[in-house]
Amino acid sequence: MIWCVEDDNGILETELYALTSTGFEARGFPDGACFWEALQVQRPSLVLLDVMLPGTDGVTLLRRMKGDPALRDIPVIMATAKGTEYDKIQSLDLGADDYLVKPFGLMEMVSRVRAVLRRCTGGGAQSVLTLGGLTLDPDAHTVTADGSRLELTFKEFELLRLFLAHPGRAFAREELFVRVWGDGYQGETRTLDMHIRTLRQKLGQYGSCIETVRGVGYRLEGKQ
Amino acid sequence: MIWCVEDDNGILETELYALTSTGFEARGFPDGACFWEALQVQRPSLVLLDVMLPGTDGVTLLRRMKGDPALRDIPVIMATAKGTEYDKIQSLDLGADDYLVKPFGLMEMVSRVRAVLRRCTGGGAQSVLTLGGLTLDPDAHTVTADGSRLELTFKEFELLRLFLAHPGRAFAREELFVRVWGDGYQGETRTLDMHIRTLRQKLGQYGSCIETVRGVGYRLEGKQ
DNA sequence: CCACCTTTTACATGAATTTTACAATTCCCA
DNA sequence: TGGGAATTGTAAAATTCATGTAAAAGGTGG
Repeated sequence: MIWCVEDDNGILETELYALTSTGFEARGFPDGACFWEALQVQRPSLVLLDVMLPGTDGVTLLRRMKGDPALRDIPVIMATAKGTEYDKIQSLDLGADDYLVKPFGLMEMVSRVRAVLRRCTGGGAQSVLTLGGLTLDPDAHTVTADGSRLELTFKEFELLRLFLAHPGRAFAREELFVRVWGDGYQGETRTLDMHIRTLRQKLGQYGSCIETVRGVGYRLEGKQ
Repeated sequence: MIWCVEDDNGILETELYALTSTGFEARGFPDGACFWEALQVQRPSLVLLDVMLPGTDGVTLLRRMKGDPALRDIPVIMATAKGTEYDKIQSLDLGADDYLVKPFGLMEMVSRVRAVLRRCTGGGAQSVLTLGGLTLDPDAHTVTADGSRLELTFKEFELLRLFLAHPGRAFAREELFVRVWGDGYQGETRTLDMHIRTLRQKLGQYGSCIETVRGVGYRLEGKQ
């Protein structure tokens, strides 16, 4: 469970969206007060903490967390628009595990969350994704079909990871570009189709699980 | 997190550099006052404490720490230029875990830090890591392939230690930098590739166990 | 000052990705 | 139902990019 503390509601929604859609559970807080309150009854596995907050600021919250033995070992990633060297040093000195400078890309944010979780929770903590005889291991970065290893390229792997994280859900082409490529819609080109094609081929009998949703995008069929 | 208390800024920087570059988190303090203040909100896993300090001296700080039940079990290494037998005896009597005489080599310092941490956290010796005919002994700092000793450099050793500790897992380049170099992303340079290359060469037949995960980083293949 | 470890620089290589062009399919409406 | 438009599939070519490699430069410790 990832907790995001961020006063800008638009940014908060975006963060939560990015996290939930990549397989994390996530919960948002608009200010330090309600975050701190929730912290008394529940323990997140990581906190994404904005420095600039109404009321109690992020650095103060971080200091409080690191001063509390019960909360000290919860990993924290600080986020700020300021990006001054001082903030960074101060936060890292106080025990933050990483630091993001706004505006940050969602892909970067998610991968840093992954990295910090890996570092802190003693190693591979990501869950293996499966569908029928298909298995995707995010830690080992491997895919197997009925036990035999498949050699996927980076984009193919990311596409499959996304599909397997949400079986049955249809992803718009635009959305796939945002999620896998990190940037917006790539003009009129067959790039995406190309990767879907090679992915289908490499998946063999499971290739047909990736269905075309005409006019929309693609979907991984849930049953097998 | 290692804390260094040292009034000479040049020495302090050097110590911090040596520690961070070998994978430790480190933070420095120029005098006893700010060190003591920080100690009220955060707990280091080890303190490297200079005896000669402006204001409160190191031996007094050590006595205070050992007198506080909340701080008593934090390991302390004392450092001094004096090197008199009296200081040494006094510090060890007061509960210091080790003692360094200036000028000390950085490698010696780091290895003593490691040794004390090993002794204090968890106590016993570290376990030997193996994969097939490969053997890495963290305590002896040796590597053997099919019984014959390999001469690895520091970075090579740290890389191999990380791989052997998590066989099969893919490490992102960024992560390898954080965990072996101690700092974040190293610009566009071939440093990491270089060390992987020499490591592969020295590992001989086992060199091919280190697989390239294109677009991600490297992975030690688990089976042999 | 020497030896060795590490990093940098420059370039080679080959894989991954994207583009281009065209074929095939689906959909819509006459 | 059939033809045209829109959409997607396919194949090869082109390009981009990540990694491998080698030699040289830079540092560090003895």
